[in-house]
Order: sequence, then C-alpha cells, then structure tokens
Amino acid sequence: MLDKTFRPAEVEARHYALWEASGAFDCHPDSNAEPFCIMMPPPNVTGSLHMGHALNHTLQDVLARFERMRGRDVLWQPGTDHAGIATQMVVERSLAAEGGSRTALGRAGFVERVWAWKAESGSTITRQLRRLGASADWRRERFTMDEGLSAAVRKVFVRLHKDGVIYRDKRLVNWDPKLQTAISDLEVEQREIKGHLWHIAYPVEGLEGASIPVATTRPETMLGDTAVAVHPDDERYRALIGRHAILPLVGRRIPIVADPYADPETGSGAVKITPAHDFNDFEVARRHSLPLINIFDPHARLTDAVPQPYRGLDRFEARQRVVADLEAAGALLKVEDQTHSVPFGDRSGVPLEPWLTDQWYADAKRLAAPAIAAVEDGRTRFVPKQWESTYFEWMRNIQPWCISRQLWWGHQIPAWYGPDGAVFVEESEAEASAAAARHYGRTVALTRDPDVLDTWFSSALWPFSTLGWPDRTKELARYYPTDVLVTGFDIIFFWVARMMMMGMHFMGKAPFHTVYIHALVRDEFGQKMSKSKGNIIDPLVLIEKYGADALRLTLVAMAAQGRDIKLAEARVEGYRNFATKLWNAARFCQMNGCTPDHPFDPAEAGLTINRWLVAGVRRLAEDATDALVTFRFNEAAGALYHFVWHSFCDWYLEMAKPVLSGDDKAAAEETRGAAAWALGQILHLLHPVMPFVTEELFGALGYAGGPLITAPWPRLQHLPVDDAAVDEIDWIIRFVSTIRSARSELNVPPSAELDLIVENAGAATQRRAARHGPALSLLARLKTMEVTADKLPTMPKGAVQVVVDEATLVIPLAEIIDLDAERRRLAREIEKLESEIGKIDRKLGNSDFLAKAPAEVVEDQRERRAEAERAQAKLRQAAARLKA
RNA sequence: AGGCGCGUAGCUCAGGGGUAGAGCGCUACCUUGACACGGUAGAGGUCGGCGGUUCGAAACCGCCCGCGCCUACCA
Repeated sequence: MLDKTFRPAEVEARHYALWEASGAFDCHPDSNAEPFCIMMPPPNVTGSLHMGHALNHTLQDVLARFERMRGRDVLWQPGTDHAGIATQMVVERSLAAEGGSRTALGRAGFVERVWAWKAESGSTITRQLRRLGASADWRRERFTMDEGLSAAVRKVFVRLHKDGVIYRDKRLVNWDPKLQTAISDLEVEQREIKGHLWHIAYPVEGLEGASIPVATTRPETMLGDTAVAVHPDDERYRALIGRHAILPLVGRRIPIVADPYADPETGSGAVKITPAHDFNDFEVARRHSLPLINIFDPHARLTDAVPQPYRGLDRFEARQRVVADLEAAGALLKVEDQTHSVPFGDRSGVPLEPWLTDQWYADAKRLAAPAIAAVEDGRTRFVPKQWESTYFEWMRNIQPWCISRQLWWGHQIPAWYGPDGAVFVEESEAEASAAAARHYGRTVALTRDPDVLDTWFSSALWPFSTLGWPDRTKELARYYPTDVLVTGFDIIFFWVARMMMMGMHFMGKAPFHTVYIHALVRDEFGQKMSKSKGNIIDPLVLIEKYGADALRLTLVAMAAQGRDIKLAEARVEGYRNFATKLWNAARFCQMNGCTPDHPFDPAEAGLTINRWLVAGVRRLAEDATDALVTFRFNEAAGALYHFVWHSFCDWYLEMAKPVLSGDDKAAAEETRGAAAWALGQILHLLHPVMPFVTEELFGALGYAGGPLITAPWPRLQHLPVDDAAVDEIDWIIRFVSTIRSARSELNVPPSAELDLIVENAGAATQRRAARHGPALSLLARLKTMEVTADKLPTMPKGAVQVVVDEATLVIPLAEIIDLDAERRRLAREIEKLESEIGKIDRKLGNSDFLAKAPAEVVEDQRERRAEAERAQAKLRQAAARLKA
C-alpha cells in the first residue's frame, strides 16, 4: 500500500540510478528509429545549479523524454565548458588564499593546477543536473578542452586562417586592466555612472589670450591628446581650423582639425582627440593621420609618454592630479555633473580601457552571411519568432570578433613565430616547424603565440565537435543537424549566432532546425536574481523541500513563450500539492482495486462515466501532444494539471465510488479497469514533466511494460469521443453543482441528507436520473430522489426550488430553511438572468447584428435567451409558490 | 536614439473577434474510509488610456501613458 504522501527524496535517487544504469538515457546510433538530438548548452565547469539552469534543463528534459517515449532515438548530448576567464579566476583565487599566485607557478604549473581543480570540482554541475532528473546521455559527456574537441578547435582555426577569415590586426580593443586581457564587445557591460564633465581651455598658438574650450568626462586622457576636432560648419571655431592648440600641462602642439565627428550641439562643440584610448578618436586620427600616443600600461597606469609628475600613477589618481593641476593653472573653465555610461568588464567588474594591441580577429561579417540566410529562409527558425529580429539586428551589424585572450587557461592559439616574426599557423608544432623549415630553408627555433582563444570559440563548434568532427563519424552523420536548441536569450549573440556561423561554414548546414528561446527566471517581484541583492532562490533547496517533480512542473507551467518567469516559492508549494493529489488518486485506485490487472478496452467502454473518461483522456493526450510539439510547455502542463485534478479526481473518481461499491459486479469491474487505464495514461502523459512520481506510481501499481521512461507515448486518436456521454456527465455536473450551491447558500448543514423531488422532468432527465441515482445521491447528499414528468400540484412546505434545464428540483427543507434567505437567493438569481437577457436583447435588437453576424452566432444568442427566460420563469414561479 | 516585450482578480499570470479564466491569497462551512499538501460553496475584474476598424473589441490597427529588457551612442 502506498504511503499517505509522496516522499520524493528516496524515490528520486532510486529511480535516477535505475534509469541511468539501465541505459534508458543512451542514444542508439545503429537503430532504425528516427533520431532526435538536443545539444545541451554546456554549463561552465565552475558552475553550480541556478534557476536558469533548472529551467533550461527541465525544458530540454521534457522534450527528450517526450520524444523518447514517442519512439525517437534521442541523443541529448551533455557536457561542460572550460570557461576560460571564469575558471582561471576561480583557481587564481584559491591560489591566492594559500599565498600562491599564477605567476609563481608558471604557465605549465598553473594549467596543471586548473586540471587538478577540474578533476576535483568540475562535476558539481552535472551531479546537480542529475538531481533535477536530466536524462542526458552521460556516457557521451564532453568537455570543451577534451583532446578531440581541442583538435577540432585547432583545425577550425587553421582552416579559417587559410581562408582569410582569421587574421592578426593591431587596433583598439576593450582591455581589462584587472584581468590583463583583451575581451570581445559582448563581454562589455555598460553601466550608468554619475560623473562630471570638465571643461578645459586649450590655448591657441599664435593668438594671444585665445583658447579653445574642450569638454571631457575623462580629463586624465588629455595627456594623450594629439588634436582638437571641431565641426567644419561650426562658425564659432571656423577661424581656428588649421591652427594649433597648446596642450596644457604637457605643452605639446596639437592641430585643430575639422571633422564631422565633432558635434556642435554636444559639450563645447570642440572635442579633444585621444586616438590611443577612444574608439571614435581612433577613427578621427586615422582620417587626419594623427599620431597615437599610448599613455597607459597594461594595468592602466600612466607610462613614460606623459610628463614626469604623472608617470606611474593609476588612472584614477591621475584624474585627480590632472584636474588639480589644471585648476591651479587656471585652465579649468567649469565642472558639471553628468551621468554617462562607462564600459565595465563583465567578469572583472572594473572599467575597461580602449587599448592598442595586436590581437587575432575573425571576420564575422563573412561568416555571418550564410548564417543570416539560413534563418531568413527558414532552415532554422526561432521560437518565439520575435527573437529572429534580435538575431538579424546583431548579425547584420556584426563587428570583427576579437578571439584572442591573454590568459593561460584555454585553447592556446596554434600559431608559431619565426625569428623575424613570420607566423606559421598549423595544427601542431611539428607541422609549424616543417612549414618554417620550408620558409627559411633551414630549421629554426619557433615561439608559440602565448594567447588562448575566447571560450566561445570552442563552444561555437559544440554541435559538431561533440559528434566527432572532423572525423566523419556515424553520430555526426546521424545527429547533425540537430533538432532543437533550448537556450536563454542572453546568449543568442555569444553562442547561438556563433554556432550558426561555424555550422554553416564547416558543415554546410545550420546546426539546428529550431532554436527555442526561453525567458529569464526572476524573483517573485520581477527582480533579476543576484548574489548582491540576496534574492537568489536555490533550485536544490526547492528540490529538497518539495521534490524535483514539483520544481519541474512549476517551471514548465510558468514557461509561457516570450515572458519572464517570476518565481515565488508558493507556486512550487502549490505544484507539490498537485504531486500529492496525483499520489492520492493513485492510492485510491490501489485501495479500490483499480489496478492494471483488470482488463479494459477503452474502445468498448459500456458505462457512461467510462465513455466520458475515455473521451477526456483522448482529448488530453491530443492537447498535451500538440502543446509539446509546438513548445507551448505551459499549455501542456495546464491541460494535465486541470484534467487530473478537476476531471479525474473531482468528478470521475467521485462518480466511480458508488459504482465500485455497488451491486452491479460487471459495472464495478469495468470501472476498475477504466480507472486503472486512465491513471496509466495520465502517468505516461505526465512523465516528461514529472518523471519521478510517475515512474514510482507506475511501478507501485503494477503497470506492465515499464520502466515508464521507455514506455510508448499514448496515441489515442482512434478512440471514440461519445458526445452523448459527454452531455450526460455534463448534466450530472450541472445537477450536482446546482444543488450544492443552493445548499451552501441556504446554510444547509453538509451532513443533512435531502429528499429531492424532480418535477417537470423530460425524457432525458428521467433517463439520466434513473441511471445515475447512486452517484447523484452521493455527490449531492440526497436521501431519496423522486422524478416526475408532472408539475407538483402543491409545493411542500418550505421547499427550495432550483432549475436544471427543463426540470425543477424541489428540495423540502421545512425544518432547516431560512425563508428570507431563500427569497433573497431567488431574487438574486432572477436578477442575474434579467441582466443576461437584457444583454442578449440589445444584440438581437440590432438589425446590423441580425444581418451581418454569422447565422450560428445569432442562433446561439436566441437559444441562450430562450434558456435564460425559461429558467427565469421557473424561478419566478418558485418565488410565487414560496409566498403562498 | 533604435528595437523587442509587457500592462487582464489583492498577488503571480494564462487566454484571445461573440458567456472573463487559472494558481496562490481571502471568506464561510466541512476532519465524509484516497488526499486538510484536502473537500464544498463564494466574494473579487468598466482586461492601462484615447481614438479607429467591425453587426460586435479585453482581443485587431493607430496614438498616448507606465514598466522591463536588448542594441548603439554619450565630449
């Protein structure tokens, strides 16, 4: 016998281990089944499970389990990402804690240390994904720095270099002075900062006492100025164009140039040009052949290129010093408060410096073109569709991708330099040496480029590198292109776009047919979860408290397309209650012999309730299937929740009770089989969302063909939908609800059993009442029920009258009834119907409505009016009889 | 500045040209042999505002207001 409540912890561990050991998660490359492949977005190896992971992997697991049950050969390819910067920072921090440092260890020692860290701590996240129930094929788990994947990276780099897509260039990059590395545009986080706008007077050479005012938010950069620009049409400064200004504090002669970049409306209209430390200024300098003066070292401290007093100062100290000196020199015109955005490193959290360095770039524009086309013509579609415009917007304006990083942890760039700086890009040192020997005509010593690649470079290859590329493996042929990618919108640019580009370039096909973009999980007030706000909800805590199924159902039920999820713990609790409800429904079935050993043919059900049940289950299966196929996860969850609770438990099992304990043995037997069948179908349909509780119940009730994880998905389209049975049960629900409502409003004690008279009963009502007497009595708490086609000649004293269809239900309540309450109730009902009739009359009185609305809509309104009027007449009559 | 999304019950949200929905919360009653993590019945809404299209708009279109996010720029 099942316990009174479901206890998830023990069940989850047991079933997960069984599933994994039984090979249920395994793909079958040799099978004849149609493949279905999902590439898991590899979580950072440093990661631990957060709500975003929980949502992302729940949705993937729902799809994987659904398609597996539908008979597809599912490969859900798992793995982790080496996460260059993040991992290097983690290991550096732990080194620092023990008094060591990266530089003290040296490169080889440090990398070894990171691998040791990975061996010890790198499986945290995958262990946690298992807790969630993720049914990935863990045998195939990959890591972006595995040898195979690393070989793929080298091959891609070399090929793209030979194709001219990858090249080396000296230009401004976003430099992170804390991490000491370049980063890509995407890793820049703009933050609004309250700062100042300093207006500085630059004296003009040859014009005694004249100066040109410039305005800046970064006064320290003036030390690197090499020009002042004004707009060519700006009357105020036209006379100064071609002259020179004398840079205060430095004394350098710098030209005053005309350039449309200078906006007369902004600042003073004259803009200082610091080409080595500003992206716009760099372009201006290029147009005017201005010199570049690099005033920062890699730590963003001032170099020897600035006057003596400032050398070696940190950029923030330098600012104070420069402002003070300008003021002392009388060159500071004014200072205004100004809010402006400042670029910060998303990992380091410090302001970035545009800095001139040699880096490796990928010509993303070239790679983007086929990737754009693939989405334009629908080879890859985004769900929801509006994300396609986000993708297009970025891809069509894509900038060169800086792919080198000055780190130690990552894929070292396969480029070697000869003694004269000639570069040899090859997949191995031996090949590079050979190429160099050919180039120089002799063997030379080569130096390898110390940089590593952007982490996203290797994840861009994930859809094919994990399948064995560049080898032509069976898996690659079978599972690429993959079916659906499930991910968050925050990495469309970082990852999705780059996989599209690399997939098109190297495989000739887009890596997925569908990209399903889900929302962000926020706290219950809509705030982004963050450590600093302290509003993080830990999925593992929720799993422990409510079970993985409850968390999964919550996330799935709230995963409406295109909307963020505001998660409150109360929601998880509510869905945990659903798991308990399901559990108890199964317990009821078990206690009443509604078990699968009782045969039932759903196509041949005899009893009305069972025919109704079959129709309901069939529709549920269709709805759930449709919803999952179209990624409407929330609708699938909603349909399942509603059917199980409000159809199966609230009505079916209640109506089944008198049958199960009744005298009709055949009816009881059929109902036992029907309940068991329906519960079995429900367990199948719920399994992708709630794998643990369904698997447990499936086993505990003795269903055959387990485990459920590999059981076939219900296909019930062939089953009958008996409209007459549906109408009949709807009538029962109306009948019972009407009586309950009256009882409640008149404060009839729930325990009181009533003697009911149904008068004016038509043929259908008489037949239905006769067939469902026991159920009606139980559900409406009746002692006796008398049904007559006639109208009662006299009303029993103190009788309540309610209307169901054509019949009037007369409930004698002489001892119990509160006559005033009953009068008020009737008046209220009549009033309600009156307003409804009024509404319909306004429509029917509109000749345009009659002329132009579809006939069935008009007819429907007429019927509704007639019905309302009939009910109202009966209630009026009842009110009259009550008085008498 | 541009783009995208959102505004529906106290809260969190579905829905979507013809009866206004769910969960939670709230109120009353009920420990009835599956379930109090439960049952029954209820209260609660001019669907952000203004126009337009339509026989009919909460839904479609336009504008406005408010909120959120993304991208770009900011001397």
